[in-house]
Amino acid sequence: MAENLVIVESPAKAKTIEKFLGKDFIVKSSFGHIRDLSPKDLSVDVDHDFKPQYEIPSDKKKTVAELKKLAKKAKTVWLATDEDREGEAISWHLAEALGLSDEKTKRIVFHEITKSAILDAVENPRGIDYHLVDAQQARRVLDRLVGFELSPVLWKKVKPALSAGRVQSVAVRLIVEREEEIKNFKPESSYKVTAVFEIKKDGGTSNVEAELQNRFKTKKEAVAFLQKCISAQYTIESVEKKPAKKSPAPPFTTSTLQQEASRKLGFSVSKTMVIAQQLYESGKITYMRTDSVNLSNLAIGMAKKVIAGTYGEDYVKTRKYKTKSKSAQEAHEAIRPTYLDNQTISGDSSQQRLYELIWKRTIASQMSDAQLEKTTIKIGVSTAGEKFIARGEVIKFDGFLKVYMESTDDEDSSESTKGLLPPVKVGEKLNAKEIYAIQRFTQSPPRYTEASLVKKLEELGIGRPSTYAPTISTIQKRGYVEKADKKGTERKYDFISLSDGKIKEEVKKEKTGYEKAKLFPTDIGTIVNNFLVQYFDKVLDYNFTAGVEKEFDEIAEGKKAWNEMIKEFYKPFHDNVEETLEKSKKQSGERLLGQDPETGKNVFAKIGRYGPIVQIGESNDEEKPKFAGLKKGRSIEDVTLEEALDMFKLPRTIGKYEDEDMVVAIGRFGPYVRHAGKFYALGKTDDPITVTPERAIEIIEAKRKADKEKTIKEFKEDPSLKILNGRYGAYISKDKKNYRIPKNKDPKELTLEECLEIIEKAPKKTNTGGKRRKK
DNA sequence: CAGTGAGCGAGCTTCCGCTTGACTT
Repeated sequence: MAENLVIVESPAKAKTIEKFLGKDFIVKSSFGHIRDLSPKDLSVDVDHDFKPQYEIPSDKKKTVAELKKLAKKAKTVWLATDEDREGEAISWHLAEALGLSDEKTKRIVFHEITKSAILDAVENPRGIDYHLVDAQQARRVLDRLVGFELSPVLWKKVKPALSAGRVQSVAVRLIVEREEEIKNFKPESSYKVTAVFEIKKDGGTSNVEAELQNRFKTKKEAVAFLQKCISAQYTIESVEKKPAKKSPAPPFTTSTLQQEASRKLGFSVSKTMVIAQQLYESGKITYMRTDSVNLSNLAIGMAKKVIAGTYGEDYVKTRKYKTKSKSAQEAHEAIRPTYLDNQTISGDSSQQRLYELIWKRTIASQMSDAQLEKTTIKIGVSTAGEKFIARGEVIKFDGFLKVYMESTDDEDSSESTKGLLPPVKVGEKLNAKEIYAIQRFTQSPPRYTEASLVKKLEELGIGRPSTYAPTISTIQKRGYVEKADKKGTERKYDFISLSDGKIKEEVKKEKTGYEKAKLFPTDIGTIVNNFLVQYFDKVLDYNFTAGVEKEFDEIAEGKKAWNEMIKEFYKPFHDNVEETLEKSKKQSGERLLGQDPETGKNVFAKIGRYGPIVQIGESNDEEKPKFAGLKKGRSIEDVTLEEALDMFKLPRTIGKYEDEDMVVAIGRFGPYVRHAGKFYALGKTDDPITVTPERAIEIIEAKRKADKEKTIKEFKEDPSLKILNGRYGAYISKDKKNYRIPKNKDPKELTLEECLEIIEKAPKKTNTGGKRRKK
C-alpha cells in the first residue's frame, strides 16, 4: 500500500505526476474547490465577523469521501494544489474537510510539471499559508456579498432573475459605454493625397506610390493643391535608410490564446477553451488556464533543439518572458505543446489548428528578431510646400517571422508601407503619372468582440483565466449583451484625380461599418448598467477590482485581518443597498413614442416582465392597456410609433387552411403561425404584418415534413408514445417527457412493450443534486 | 421552455473561481 497520498487539482495533472513519483506515492485530484458557501443563501454571518458557512457541494461529496478514505490509510498527505490564493485555499479546505492533522500533512508547490520540479518540491515542504487562505476568504466573501445583495435590488427595481457582480457588471459596463461612444461619434473627413511616380530604372520604368505628408480638411483645399500640381516638377529631396527590428510575442496565456484563436481561426472564446481542454487531457499541451508567460527550462531546451534543427543556429534566441499584468498569480507555465518536436498532431481539424497555433507561437518566442530595413523617400513639389513621402520596408533576416506573426485588432490599418523601393538618388527628377485625393473618414472605436473584451478585462485586472469564458456566456445568458453581425451601410466619398494635366471630380460609393460577431448591449443591459452606475458607482468603477486586490495582497502578507477589510467595505455598501431600495424608482426605461391616432392614447416602449414591449394606454385608464413584445433586433431606443402600432394589429387571422384558421402573432420565441392548435415559427425574412396565407401554408407543410423525418417510430396502440430522433440521437417521448434508449438496443426495432419497460425503469428525476432546473 | 405582460402575492431568481464529467432533446 502507498504510504504517501498526493492531492492536486486536476486529474490529468495527477496522472502525469504519478509517473514521476514512483510506487510509494498515490496521486489523486480534488477537481478544484471541494467546499464553498451554500448557493441558496448568503452563508456569510454579517453580524459576527463575516464568518463564512462552508459546505461540501453535492457533486463533490463522492470525491471528498474517497480522498478521506485514502488519507486515513496514508502516512503522509501531500497537498500539492496550485501556489496561488485559490490553490492555497483548496489545500486548507482539504485539510479541514479530510480532518488532516498538522503532523501528517505537508504542503508542496511547483510551477511546472517536470520531474525535477516535482522532486524538488517534495524535498521542500512547508505548512499551509493561512494569510494567503484569508486573502482568498476575503475575495470569496466580498464577491458573495456584492453579488447576493446587488442582484435582489435588480429583481425589485428592474426585472426578476437578473444578476450583478464585481466582474460581470463591469464587463457589461464596458460594452454599454462603448455603444454610447459609437452613437455619439461624429465622423470627420479629410482628403488624403497619393501620387504615383514613375521611376526610370535601367531599361524600364517602375511605379512608386507616395502619400502627401499632410491631409486636407476640405475638398476645396484638395482641389487647389491638385491644381498647383498641374505645372509642378517633382524632385527627390532625401533618401533615408534605417535598420529596424521586430521581436516575437511571448508564449500564450489563456487571454492571448483566446485573442489569437479568435483573430486567426475565428473561434469563440468558449470554443477555444473546449478544444484546449481536449488537447490538455490528451497530454498534447500544458495547462490551458494560466496567466503566466513563463516557459520551463525543459521547454526552452526543447525549443532550441527544434529551431536549430529545422531552421539553423542563426534562428535561435533564448528568451525569458516576464508577465506585465500585476494581477497575475503565475501558478502554471505558459500554454505550450508538451513535446515541441511534434509540429502537428492527430485529432480533428479544430484541435490540429489550435495546436499548430500554440506550437508556432511557442517556437517563435524562442527565435531571433527579424531584421528589417526601412526606407523613406521625400519628394518635393516645385509649386507647393507640401512633400510626398514614399515608404518601403525590406526584410534582411526573417528570424521568427519564418514561423509566426501576431495579428492585430486593427480592422483597416491605412499604413501604406510597400515592399522594396527602387534605388533612387537625391536630386533626381520624377514624373507623376497620376495624383489623386480621396476623402477618408475617421472611425468610431470598434465594438468589442468576445476576445477583445477578454483583453480589456485582463488589462483592468478583472476576472481570471478560468472565468473569462464563463463571464462572457453569463452576460449573454442574462440578456445584457448579444453577439451579432452588423450590416454595413453605403457611404459616398469624393475622389478627385489629376492625370494628363486634367482634374476630374467624382463621387464614389463604398461599404462601411460591416461588423461580424460583435457584442451589442440590449435594452435590459443598458437599463441595468445605467441604474448600477448611478447608485453603485464604487463597485462599478473600473478600478474597484484593482483596489480590492491591493487589500487582498495586504491580507496575504499578514498586514491586515480579512474580516476587517470586509467590514470597512460592507458597512457603506450595505447602507447604500438599503437606501437605494428605499429611494430609487422602478427602472422601466419607458419612452413615449406618441399617440395612437384612433384612440388618442399614449404609446410607450418599455421593459416588461419578459423583456422589451410596446404599450398602448396607461394602467390607470378605464380600459386595460394593451401590450406587444418588441421584434428581435429592435430596441426601446429606436422603435418607431408606426412599428409599434403595426404590432397591435396582431394577432391577425390571415385565412383558412384545411378548414382551420391561420393566426399570425409574435410570441415569446418570435413570430409564429398558429393552426389547429399547433405553433409554427415564421422564418427570419417573414414579416408577421405582411405574411401571406400561401407562405403560411408553406411554413406549416415544411414543419410537418421535418417532424415526420424526426419520427423514427409510432405506435397505433398508444399515440402518445413516439420514438424520435433528436440532437443526441434517438429517444422515446411520452406525455412531454423524454427517455433515453439503452445503447445496446436498436431504436427501430423497439416494441411498445419494450418502450414502456424503459419508461418504467427510467430513474425518477431528483432535484437534489447540482443545479435545479426552472419549471 | 411555450406564445405572457396591469394588479394581487407567494416563491423563485443571484456572486466568482477552482475543476471535470453526467446529462441533456
